[in-house]
Amino acid sequence: MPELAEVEYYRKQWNPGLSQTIEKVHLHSHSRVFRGQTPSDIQRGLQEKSLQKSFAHGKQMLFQFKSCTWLGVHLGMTGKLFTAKPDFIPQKQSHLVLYTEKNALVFEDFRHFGKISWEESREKPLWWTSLPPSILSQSFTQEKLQAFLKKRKNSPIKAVLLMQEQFPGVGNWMADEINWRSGIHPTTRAGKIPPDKVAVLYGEIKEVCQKALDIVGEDWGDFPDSWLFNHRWREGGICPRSGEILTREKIGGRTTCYSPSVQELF
DNA sequence: CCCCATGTTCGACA
DNA sequence: GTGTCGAACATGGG
Repeated sequence: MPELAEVEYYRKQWNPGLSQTIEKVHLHSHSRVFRGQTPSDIQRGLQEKSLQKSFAHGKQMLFQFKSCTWLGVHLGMTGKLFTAKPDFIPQKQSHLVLYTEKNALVFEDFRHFGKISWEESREKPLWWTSLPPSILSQSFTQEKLQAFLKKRKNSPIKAVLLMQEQFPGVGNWMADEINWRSGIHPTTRAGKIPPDKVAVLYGEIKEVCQKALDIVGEDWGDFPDSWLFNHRWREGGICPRSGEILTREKIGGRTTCYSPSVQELF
């Protein structure tokens, strides 16, 4: 379930390895997650390096090793990170395992949509520094949102919220949560949302990101039942606002859950 | 066999 | 060139 907050949670799962030296690197050398990079280069490149720090930005993660070594991780659809005991035996889906004296830092992904990238450089990699500004940063303004909705005026708002170039970290469930709270029907064309609703939308985008980070990013806590999140996953779920049955259908290429009586189509 | 899955990318088309 | 949409990617579950 790796969206913004889950990614932040997974980032921290390698914290037990901070300040420790990588003694051995296991990887599946033909795995798609390395995307054309040479696995043996990555293996050699991480050997004897010490994990210094990690960062999360949207759905991307960056791990910094001493010295001048960077490891990018994207979890795709089914990726996860965790720390295991040093005698951990890699499974079929364990594409990368970094062994220290005390731990095994594991990346697993059974569908192979995730991505690992390795780089040696003094500064952070270019792909990292050129990521779009965070939704929670000051440069994510209502004016920027308005301009983007205009640029994508003919796309359904559901599809627009999934665009990482503007909303880094927003994924399928967050987009539904945002539209539901904003009272906007997910098929509404982005350009048709009236200005007062854009203001509401802006507030809810930030609110959902912040709250999700507070609750899941910390320790994978549970959302309150007042969130759509707890009701959206199965057919027949009940909208906590209207008490009516939620609708589930494919919009913008993705399964979308919404509540027709509280979400207006503009 | 069918359809589904919390993501991204690429090709076709207007 | 730009914007939009659907298929493809790889795997497992129902």
